[in-house]
Amino acid sequence: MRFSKTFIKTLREAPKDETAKNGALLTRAGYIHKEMAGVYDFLPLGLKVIENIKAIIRDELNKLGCEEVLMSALQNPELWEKTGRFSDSEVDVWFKTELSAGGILGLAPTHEEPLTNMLRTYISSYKDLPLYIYQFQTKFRNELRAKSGILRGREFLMKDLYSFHTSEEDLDKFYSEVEKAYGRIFDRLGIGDATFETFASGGIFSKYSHEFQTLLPVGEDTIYYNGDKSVVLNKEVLNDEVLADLKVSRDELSETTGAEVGNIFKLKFKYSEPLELKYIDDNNTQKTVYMGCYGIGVSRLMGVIAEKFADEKGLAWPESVAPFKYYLVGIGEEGIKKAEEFYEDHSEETLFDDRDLRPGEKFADSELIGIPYRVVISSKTLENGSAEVTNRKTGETKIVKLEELEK
RNA sequence: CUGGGUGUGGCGCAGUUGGUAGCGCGCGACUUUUGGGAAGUCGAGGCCGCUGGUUCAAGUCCAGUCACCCAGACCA
Repeated sequence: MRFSKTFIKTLREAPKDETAKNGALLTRAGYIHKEMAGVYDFLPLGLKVIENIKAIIRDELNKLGCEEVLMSALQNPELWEKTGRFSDSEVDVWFKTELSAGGILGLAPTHEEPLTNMLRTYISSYKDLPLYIYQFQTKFRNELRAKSGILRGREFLMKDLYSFHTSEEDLDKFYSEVEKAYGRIFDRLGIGDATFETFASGGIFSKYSHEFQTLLPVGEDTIYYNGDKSVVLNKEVLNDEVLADLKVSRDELSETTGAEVGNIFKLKFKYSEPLELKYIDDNNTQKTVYMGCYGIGVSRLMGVIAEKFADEKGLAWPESVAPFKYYLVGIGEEGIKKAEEFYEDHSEETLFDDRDLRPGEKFADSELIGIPYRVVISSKTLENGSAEVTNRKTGETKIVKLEELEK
């Protein structure tokens, strides 16, 4: 991408209404644009980050045999009334709207009901199971208070996966496969070291659910962990019974804050029973399908990663999610000419700052935007056919032969 | 929803005791600059969140309303 051709413009100062670090930096660097409280647009750079995150998740889920779909956002109340979840007292985050022909619709805050219902058309035998179905979709939740930049929005991107099984053992088995896949996903996103599987409230059908919490000062959840972080739990389940279950004492736990980036949940019959998702087993007996659900907050992850790696100069993306690998700057007539050539060969992975600006300004923007490597080509570096490559995170600079820079 | 705060060019801000708006950044043109956010000159751009009221006169006063931020509560 050529900087001169994009409509993006960086800002020296964040808008006054962006106080959260992630929102302020992502706005200043031109990744997102705010529409209203908790509602954001993703600009070209931001969309690339989102797509990179999705690609990693997609890769890991596909390896488990999951199938991707895209379901509707508009929801039929009748369906949700079957589980009691259209009621505002039951689910208080609904956005509801009206059909001009009469009648009410909801904007989906999640998708257990429609997917479970849809599968009644396709599941009839034990031979149809198991199934693992996921999507990346915009969710709508009418939060009382949106806050923290893109960490808690009213409209946000989420990956939601649902699994369907003939037995609890099969559900358990898949659940643990997802646990491992989530670990790989967060590793690949660069936040593996700071992300912990956390015991959280499991509702009525299972004792616990698991959250994936990334340690972050602005995180909204209070979590407790033991010395080696082998036991991490959400404050909501901190009680004597749970401590006994997990074989830890209150004294050995420390408190910190985390941002929930994922949540996995054994639903069992919670939705399949009221929605009557059944199959015939090999004894010709009708049985109810076991279910699990597994979420990852995609847009929230972008905010978490942004916030996690930011420093006083700006963003500093891990290479796996960065919108580009190289931030290219040519200095002087000769340097600019050579930079043009380099860009021709590396246009996919390069943000070429070809604007008519002084180098200092480009350097500042390269740091704000947080591309992993800044490549500077000038008459000085060209003396031995090289470029100066600066690592955004470490600040280290190396002189590298142009042809050695990988795509 | 409760409490606190804020709405003035694209962004950040100032605007004294009411007299129809000003600064920095950014933007356009020209000149000089060109490895860490350059300098000069000229210039474009706002009816001051919205509605109503008081007044000869409202960005400034009053009432209402909307939006946004922070804390809390809430978070299927």
